[in-house]
Amino acid sequence: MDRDTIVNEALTLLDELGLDAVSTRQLAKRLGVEQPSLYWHFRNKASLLDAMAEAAIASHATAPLPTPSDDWRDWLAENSRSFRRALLAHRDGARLHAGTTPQGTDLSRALHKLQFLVSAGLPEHDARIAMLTTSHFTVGSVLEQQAEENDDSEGPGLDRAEAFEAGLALIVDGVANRPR
Amino acid sequence: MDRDTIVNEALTLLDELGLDAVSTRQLAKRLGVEQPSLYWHFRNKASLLDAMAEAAIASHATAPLPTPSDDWRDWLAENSRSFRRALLAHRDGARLHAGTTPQGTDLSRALHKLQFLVSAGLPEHDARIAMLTTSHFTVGSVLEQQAEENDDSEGPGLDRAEAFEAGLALIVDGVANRPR
DNA sequence: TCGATGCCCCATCACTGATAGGCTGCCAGG
DNA sequence: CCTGGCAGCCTATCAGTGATGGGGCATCGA
Repeated sequence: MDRDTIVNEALTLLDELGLDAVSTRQLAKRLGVEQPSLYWHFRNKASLLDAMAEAAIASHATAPLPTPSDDWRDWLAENSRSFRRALLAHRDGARLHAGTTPQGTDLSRALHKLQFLVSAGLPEHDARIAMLTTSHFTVGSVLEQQAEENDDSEGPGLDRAEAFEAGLALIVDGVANRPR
Repeated sequence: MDRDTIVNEALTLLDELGLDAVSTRQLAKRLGVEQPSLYWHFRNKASLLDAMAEAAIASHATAPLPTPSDDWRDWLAENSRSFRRALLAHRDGARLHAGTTPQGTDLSRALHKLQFLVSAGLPEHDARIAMLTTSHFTVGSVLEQQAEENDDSEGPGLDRAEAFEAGLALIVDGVANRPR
């Protein structure tokens, strides 16, 4: 039993019962192990949640980086969609992501993406704002969607996917129309 | 001791120690009362948090509604700023807001705002997307800012206010440049 | 005066994350 | 081959959490 098996089991537990029900005891029972054993592999629960969050967005964090031939508008939109898919892939994925401090390993990736946008002709300031804005919008969007999914009271019959696409298009167009 | 005094004390406790430290016992001690007494005023802790969240954004929820003479671009931006200020007014304000199910009372306000944007010439679909997008962006933005404020490890020396303004301008411009 | 009800208390529950310290089996060094 | 160390799990226990049941006191209307 290593960290990966623990994280995987924790993620299925997350999907089945939700973030609030992810307790060290429930998780240990699933793994056929006593609760304190988890503390040999993880310093505390927060670090376990960090590992879960990292694994949850792995599909996005390992996606191919943009190449100079890519159209920056298409790539910026697709990058946000990839992020959104990763957050939606697990129940309470956005809350899980929001509650953790990101590991600085993907900082080089962020720099690469920024550099790509700059090479495509965007001022560096605009490029940074574009990355931040799409990211914040995506997190906020998924957060609200999953909050609505959790409580059974029916909200407005809103097409979340369509609303996300429309909002994303708004932002991308806003970047494109920036005076340059 | 009524609900308002409880909520007020809870909010100062929130500001001093953060959301995770807001426990019913700590709160009761502050109020010079035993812990179970709180359960006469609130059904459970979630409803207390709901009341806290509602009180926290009261300044935004009671702000004057737009009048037909307002410029819709200015109003849309100022509406987002008002929301952001309310979230920033308390520690973990964004997390508090995100973790609660909104009371439907301000639905009429939302409808009024939507109607205002439509009267200003926006297609209803665009108006709704504009409200959703700015709202999601604001929540995501403040959420990340307050997450960074909570852990002492210094992040990138980023001017959050400036980044918010720039992102907001991106969205508003995106709405304005929509084909109509 | 008396009963009802608003408001609070005490006692206690199940559960949570976390720590201290002990047992066991495997694996490398003599 | 033996033997010491340590990886990996265990038991026992802690303080703190949200929540419930039932008792008591005081105030207020009939």
